[in-house]
Amino acid sequence: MAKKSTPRWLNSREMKAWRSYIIASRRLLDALDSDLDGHDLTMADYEVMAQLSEAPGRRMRMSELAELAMLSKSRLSHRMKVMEKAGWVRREECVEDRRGYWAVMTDKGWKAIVAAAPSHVESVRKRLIDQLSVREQEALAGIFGHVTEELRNQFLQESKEK
Amino acid sequence: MAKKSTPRWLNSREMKAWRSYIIASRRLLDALDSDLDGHDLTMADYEVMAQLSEAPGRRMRMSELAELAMLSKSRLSHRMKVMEKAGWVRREECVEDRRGYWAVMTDKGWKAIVAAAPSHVESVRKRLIDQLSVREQEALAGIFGHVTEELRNQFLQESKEK
DNA sequence: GGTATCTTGTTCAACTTTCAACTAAATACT
DNA sequence: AGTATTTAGTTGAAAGTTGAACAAGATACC
Repeated sequence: MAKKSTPRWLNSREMKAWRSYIIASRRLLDALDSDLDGHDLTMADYEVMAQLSEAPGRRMRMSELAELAMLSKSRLSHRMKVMEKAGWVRREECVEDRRGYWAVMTDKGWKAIVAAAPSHVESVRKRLIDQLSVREQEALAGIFGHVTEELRNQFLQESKEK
Repeated sequence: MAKKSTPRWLNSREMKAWRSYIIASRRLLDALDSDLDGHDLTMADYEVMAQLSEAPGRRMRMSELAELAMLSKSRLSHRMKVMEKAGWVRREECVEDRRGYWAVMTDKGWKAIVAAAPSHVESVRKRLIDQLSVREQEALAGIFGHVTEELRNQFLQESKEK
């Protein structure tokens, strides 16, 4: 963010887009999180469990899981300790790379995520997806697909600059 | 979330909309937050300061500020303590309602937000707004305006049910 | 083989957020 | 007036998150 001459403030259309997005997102995430309350899960933990449940053998290396669930290694490590205590996952030493560990979903964990999934999906539908027309769903995917891609480019660019 | 028969899983278009949105949003918020690093602000604190800066006299009741910044009272209270220590705000007893307090932005706070704003806006532009066509901006505003409104309705509905 | 560098994953300490309990003032009720 | 309820805001403890430091194993390079 270099210091530029006069800042290009947002015009009213831009402001409306930004504010609508940011406000709705906060409220949406809050609602989804509280919909998950009954399953003793946060969105972040759900994401971890969902990713793990889809991995072959329901096991994944810690780093890869952190990457997919968009958590820092540190944060994943802490969450795993909690989820391990709850009996949902367990860690196994990795033979191929002895620095590493496998995060392995237990039966109990599988049952927990299978129990939570329908209500979570229903919640996502009710709060967001079912509110949108097909056109809007496509617009959403287009916009944010593009945003993600651009963020990645910017990240690469910014790394290079340093 | 009533227990329904078979869950209506997301089809691939719906899934793509949902995943794109959630992934981009996480990354976008992370990027915006780290763009603010240099100003010793998080997005949440920025939001508090921005709201306060727009209030008449740059002062606002704690509750109203919490509402606008979408923070719990408790959280705002804790953040205010930090920001007060930083000299950006101060709390004044409220004469009309002696339970209450005014959150008042100091000169130093005003300077801080004025200093941070241009780079934050530039960051929002670069990461999101400037990536979108006018049409997409309008779509975004439409979608999330609607989502917010619906969340509000759902909330009212759910309160009534209890 | 030896050494420098990178990667994996954990840990500790500082900080932030949540949740429930609490004080005190305002409002409503009878 | 007197009591019950609601509202404003804070507090403290527990839980969660961050970021830097670290140990130990893998890779790369000579």
